[in-house]
Amino acid sequence: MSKTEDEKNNHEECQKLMLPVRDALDVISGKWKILILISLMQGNSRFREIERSIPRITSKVLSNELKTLEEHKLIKRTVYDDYPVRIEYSLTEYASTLEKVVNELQIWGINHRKKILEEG
Amino acid sequence: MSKTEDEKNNHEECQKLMLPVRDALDVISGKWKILILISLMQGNSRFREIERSIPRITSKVLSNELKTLEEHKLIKRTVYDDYPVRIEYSLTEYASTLEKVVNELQIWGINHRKKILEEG
DNA sequence: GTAAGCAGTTTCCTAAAGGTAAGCAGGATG
DNA sequence: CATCCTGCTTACCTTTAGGAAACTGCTTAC
Repeated sequence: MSKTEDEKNNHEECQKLMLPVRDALDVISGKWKILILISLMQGNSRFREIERSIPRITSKVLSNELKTLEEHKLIKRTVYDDYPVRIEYSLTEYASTLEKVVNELQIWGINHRKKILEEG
Repeated sequence: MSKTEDEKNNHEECQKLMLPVRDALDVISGKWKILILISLMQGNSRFREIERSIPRITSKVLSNELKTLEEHKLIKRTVYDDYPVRIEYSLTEYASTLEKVVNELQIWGINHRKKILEEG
């Protein structure tokens, strides 16, 4: 096999691996989305509750992020017609497929912090 | 336990989970970093080779991302004093700790794409 | 001797993400 | 009746990421 053919094959293989990662990043990238999911995983469900559980997030950002997470079918917004109306956010079943990703990210983050502190 | 106390505990627990994720995101967030790591995992090592393997990346962006990946100890830049000088990038051992994260992201991305296509 | 490859850099620009601060409608609380 | 809570929205502004294009110095291949 020629060198250029070799490179072509390599690049095709690369693409095959990169495409899904791009798809995934489209959905969960950004400073806040995963943190919001974690908050929901921890049992928070009301807007202000979630807001308070995430340091330095603002209403505006939270509101926007919740909307796009809903569009991506990761969370559900439910309006309960109690008096007064109660609004609750919850994870969908689909969101549970993300648990492994979040978990691995957490584990890696913990070790990374350890590494940084060790080295100074 | 009072309700506010309960919330306080919940928030502390949240923080404990969110902090490492933030740390991780600091290192690997952005449109290109993981793709670059994948390219290296696939055996690419020269600047132009990596550049060609990642569709639509530009020299400038690649150059910057390689620098920050090096700062974070995920890759190594080696200058071989051949004639002409050859420069190679490679993954560090530390980078291998990220493999699980990348893998889970890939798996999730594949399923997500499937889901989207099914639903239209 | 000119074109092409290597490993980038430089400058300039745009778009998107995110932050600040304030406000609003409805209900509850003292 | 004043203030606080809820679940947001609005307008504005700053910062950052990222893209386009050109260019550099060096080397090799035709």
